[in-house]
Amino acid sequence: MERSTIQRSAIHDALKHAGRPLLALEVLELACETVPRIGIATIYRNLKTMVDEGLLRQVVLPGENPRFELSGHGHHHHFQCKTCQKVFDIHSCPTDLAALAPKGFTIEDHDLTLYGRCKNC
Amino acid sequence: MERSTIQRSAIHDALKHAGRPLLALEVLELACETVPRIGIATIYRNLKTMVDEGLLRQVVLPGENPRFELSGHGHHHHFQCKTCQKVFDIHSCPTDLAALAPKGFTIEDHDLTLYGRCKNC
DNA sequence: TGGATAATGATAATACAATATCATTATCGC
DNA sequence: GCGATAATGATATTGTATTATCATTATCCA
Repeated sequence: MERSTIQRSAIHDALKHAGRPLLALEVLELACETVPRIGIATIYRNLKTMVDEGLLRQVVLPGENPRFELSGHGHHHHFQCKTCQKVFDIHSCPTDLAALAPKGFTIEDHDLTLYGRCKNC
Repeated sequence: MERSTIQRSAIHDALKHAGRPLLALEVLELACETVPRIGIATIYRNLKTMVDEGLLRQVVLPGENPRFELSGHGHHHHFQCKTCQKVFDIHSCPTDLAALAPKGFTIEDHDLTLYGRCKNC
């Protein structure tokens, strides 16, 4: 992945314009609008490369396939709409989570997923 | 699943004694101590039945296979040790999560996973 | 206790996301 | 523009958790 291709930039654009984490198949769908003949292997190949390069970040929610988002948004969490299943960023974060640790346990990190209804549903 | 078998109670006992959510393979391992010839199909069959009956609850952490725990512990969250990968219950819960919702979004539920080092690691 | 049949155990089959293959196409330094 | 070769697209293959199959075994009620 050293050459710049329209497929690669279509993938990047799809994620940029969506502004929310997308599944590989959602990326395929959006990228198809720019490159109709793009194949699913190209999607997976480029997503993997872009994650390795640090350009993308993988977002994994419980029981869901990985989603991908542009990195550089800092620490944040996610919201999944129970109606449309879409995932959105949440840029605030609860405090005092370290206090939840039982005696003898050390908390280094956390993952929070909120569920509910999004603005459009 | 209407008859009571030693396999079924071995599975129940494994979860009870572990006191933490177990993967199907962890249940197999523990149940083997009571019923050495127990098969993996029996584990899956019984876990599924017991979840349907409401006896067990499925615990799904991001990127992990489903774990199982006895139900009836009320609302709680989970902690995963980064060293031994074991999952433990956390019986406290952060408040004010509803306040994290962006305008137009409604929060109905949440999932919190804490990561760190457990007492034994 | 015996018999109907539910449950088990060994293993084959399934489901499905992700990766590998490979002929073809596109990129880019010269 | 040309040529070396990276990248693509179509599709086959893989990996792995879970489920189905089916002969055998165990349960439990009359």
